[in-house]
Amino acid sequence: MELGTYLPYLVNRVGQRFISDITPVLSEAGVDIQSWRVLIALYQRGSQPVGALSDLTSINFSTLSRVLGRMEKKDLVRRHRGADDARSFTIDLTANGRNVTEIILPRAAALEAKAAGDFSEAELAMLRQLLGKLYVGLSDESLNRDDRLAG
Amino acid sequence: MELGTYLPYLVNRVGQRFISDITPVLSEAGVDIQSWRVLIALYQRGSQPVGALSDLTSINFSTLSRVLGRMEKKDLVRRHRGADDARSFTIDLTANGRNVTEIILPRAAALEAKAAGDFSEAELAMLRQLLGKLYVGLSDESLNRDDRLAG
DNA sequence: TAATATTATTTGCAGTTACAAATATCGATA
DNA sequence: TATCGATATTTGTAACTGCAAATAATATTA
Repeated sequence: MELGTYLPYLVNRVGQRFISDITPVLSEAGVDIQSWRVLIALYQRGSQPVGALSDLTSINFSTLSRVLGRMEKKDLVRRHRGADDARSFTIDLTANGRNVTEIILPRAAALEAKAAGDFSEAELAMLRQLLGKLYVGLSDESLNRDDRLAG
Repeated sequence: MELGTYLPYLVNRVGQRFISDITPVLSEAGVDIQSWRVLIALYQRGSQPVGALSDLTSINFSTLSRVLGRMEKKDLVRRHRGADDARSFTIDLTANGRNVTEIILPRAAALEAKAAGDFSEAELAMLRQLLGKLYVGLSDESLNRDDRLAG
């Protein structure tokens, strides 16, 4: 096995650079990387229960719970108990959360555009498709749940 | 911007799944994910000064310093001062570190193979190439250094 | 409808992380 | 060769993380 062909290595170092690039933008806006993930997820997909948000953001349950705690304190999100099932909480973006997201979004898009600068449209599409396929192929066993699917 | 096309999102969720998959294997061997990154880097590329290791693993300087501290305690690596330049430390794998790496390696390779199971050789090659290109295109400004390259 | 199992989320805790400041060493210069 | 700035790494500190256990609410069964 060679380091330069080892997929987890190739993927994670890119991910780390994305994080390094966006971090200063986020700190200006007073949010951390995890909060940012939650913000985009809610902004794009609308209100979500905590569990769905955990799937969507790849943030561990218990971590997410605390991330939401700090986001609530900053008036970025609001939790309210599910109407039908009071075990689950639904998370909404507040007006402030939406504003903050809209402030960061263009700068995030600009960073992505810069990162993708050397790529043709076809390459970009291919990269996205391959990453999507890779994601689906990877099990989601270990992030949180004790085998929701297990038989 | 759509979540499903946002590159940092696509990349980081895959990275997170890779981490989730390998974590149980690593805990069995008593190492954490950061230590594992250091182990493969040293195993593949030989002894390295801390700075080079930071670049190679995408682990922040100060974090890496403590990661090396715990690895040293577990007799996985050894630090020794550079012969010519006593500011830098060279990090070597110990015999034990090599053994542990060789125990984990086949299982890591198996997980990667499973992840890559749905891909043709051509797709895999393409994915690696695109990830490599993406990495190079991303700045390395923010991980640690105050603009080594700045003019 | 009381007891039990199941699902959703939070909390205790021990350990990890990153920023910024400190330390250690080197190289150049007066 | 003392001093000053640059480079390599470590440490202080405050905050974040994930596992496992705890809590809260629902569903099921007797």
